[in-house]
Amino acid sequence: MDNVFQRINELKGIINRHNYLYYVLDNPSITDAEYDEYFRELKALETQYPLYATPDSPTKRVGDVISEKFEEYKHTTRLYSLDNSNSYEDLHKWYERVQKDYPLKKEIELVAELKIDGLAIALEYEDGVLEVGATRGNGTVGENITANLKTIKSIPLRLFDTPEKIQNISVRGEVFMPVSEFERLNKIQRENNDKEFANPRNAAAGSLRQLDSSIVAKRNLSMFSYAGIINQGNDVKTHFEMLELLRNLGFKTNPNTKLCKNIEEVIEFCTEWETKRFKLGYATDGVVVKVNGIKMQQELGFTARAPKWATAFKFPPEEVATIVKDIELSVGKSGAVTPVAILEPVQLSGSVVQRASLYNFDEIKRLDVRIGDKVVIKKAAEIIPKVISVDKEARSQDLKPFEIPTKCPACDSPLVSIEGEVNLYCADPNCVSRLQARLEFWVSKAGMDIDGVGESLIEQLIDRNLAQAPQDLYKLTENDLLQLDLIAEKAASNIYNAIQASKNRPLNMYLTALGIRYVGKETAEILSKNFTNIDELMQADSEKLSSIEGIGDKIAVTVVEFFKNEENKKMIQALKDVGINPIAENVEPVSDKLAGKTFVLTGALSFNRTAAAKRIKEMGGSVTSSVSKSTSYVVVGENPGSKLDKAQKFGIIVLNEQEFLDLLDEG
DNA sequence: ATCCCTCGAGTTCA
DNA sequence: CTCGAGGGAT
Repeated sequence: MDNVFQRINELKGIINRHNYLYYVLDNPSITDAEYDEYFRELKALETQYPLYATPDSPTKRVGDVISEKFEEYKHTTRLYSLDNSNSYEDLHKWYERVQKDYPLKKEIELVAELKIDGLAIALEYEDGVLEVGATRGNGTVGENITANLKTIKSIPLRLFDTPEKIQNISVRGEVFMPVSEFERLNKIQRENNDKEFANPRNAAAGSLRQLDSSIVAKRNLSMFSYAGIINQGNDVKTHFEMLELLRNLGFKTNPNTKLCKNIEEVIEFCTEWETKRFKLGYATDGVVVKVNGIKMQQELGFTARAPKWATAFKFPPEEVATIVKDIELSVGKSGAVTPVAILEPVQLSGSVVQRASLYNFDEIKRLDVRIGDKVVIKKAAEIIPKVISVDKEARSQDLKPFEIPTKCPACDSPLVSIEGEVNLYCADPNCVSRLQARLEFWVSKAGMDIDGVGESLIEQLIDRNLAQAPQDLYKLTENDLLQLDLIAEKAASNIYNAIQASKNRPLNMYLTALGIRYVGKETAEILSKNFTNIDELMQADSEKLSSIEGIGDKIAVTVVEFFKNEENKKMIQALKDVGINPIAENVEPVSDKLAGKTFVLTGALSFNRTAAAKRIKEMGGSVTSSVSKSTSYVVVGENPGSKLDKAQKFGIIVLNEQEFLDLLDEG
């Protein structure tokens, strides 16, 4: 028996060593066949003597765990996010802030490392063995995905023995999918008629979320480690030394890391990698800059959401050139006609872009975009594609200026312009496109919030003459729904129930859903605070309406006109006939703790936004969508966008989730 | 008349 | 997210 034990340990050692050479150092020393032979022998022995099959054995990497779901995992130390620097100027400012704390130092040593576009992971080692691996989650609580992480061969299951004898450590790293692996995976997805992944990051995220770890094992993910936290005494004095320690423990760290004397050297590094990064076999989206000295890091400390001793420089947004194949016109619920550029599909900042709004015809004129033009596009805040310029030199002679349409693309009715407005409108209130948009808005979250009904279902309902107006939705039977494409029994009954349930929505949602011009979510809420039901509102004249704070002449007149219109009156009666006659349900303030305070919520929050907004209102505060000087607090979740930048610019109080919850609790 | 803050409407893609 | 437009303060 002892011989078996010895051989098992020997094999584990051999396999771990070759794993390390192959996956961490990219420098294999034996053939795959030889490796497989060792692996098979170990597996066979472990099957025969299960007592010797320990959790740190390399055979455990193949992934044989199938979970129901992932358990929550509370991190031992919080994973902070990083403040962003979007320009070299921002980097200088950050450096100056750090320098201010050290007036005696001329220069402060920094470490610049590539920011890998993957998923942040926390690993816990006890007595040298990987015990837990978890996703970042909201930084405090993540998901325990240990079984999946064990399949990643650049993550050691057992730490190497080091002179420092460090065997208890928390390690942070970024799990990513190499581009070659991403392409291989998508090829397989294509062949199996499965959905392809948009980018390596999504593929890595999708892989780590697999409940069957044997699937993860086949995905060949990798990880760069970038931080280690040791509680017991140690003499690691700098971040750079910590990276070296991580390597000595068997972790893979990114080789493109530079120790810099000052911020200028960091900027050099950023400039160098802005173009070189595309030659790497993995995706990067910036450079992380850290103060090197660990004692200095501790002295500098943290703001609410991020360390003061680090910042993430983001590479400037990608811009690409493409061809305008066509300019389509869409008609919204108000009848406004919006031109949309149909583009030759191009990869841009992590997704394939094929459309971009041109906003209105003035914009087309300003840019002088023509069908066939070569244009440069970028993503506004990494999300919405936008045409920024037209390459007029590349334009061939025969391209004609885009002609402003005179007829509605959907129903051929004449287009009219409204005095003082930029938009053109379809003159026919019953235009099919408008009807489609109106019904889509009715079922949307802002409207009556009907789950399971969307664009394609509404299109079918209109096509088959099953619905021309909102009230028709409520007359649909489960049988009607079963006639439609892609709707089976279960779905039909869910949709039927969702529609029926929406009959009891409060007045503000109903008023929003009606789609009265200028009356959106906010204005509807103001109205529902002043009128208890629709009849009361219909009796109000424009003087009465415009006397309400937040309602001016224009809105007042539009509302009165809407309710004077015969068709609208019929619709409201018809809705009453199917049982919809909402009453105002207003959030009554339970305290005035937040009276006069305005909040902006941004980023991905771990709690429900609607519920948070309700709580704020209950306490007398209000929630708005954009940051201005008059905003009191900006509540920041994960991956905040430009709103955080704006808040910092205006010097507005930024709260993280916890501080926000504390503030609510005080009331 | 003009500025600033909000809101509404339309849009993209995973 | 962006743009245009309404509301209210100045």
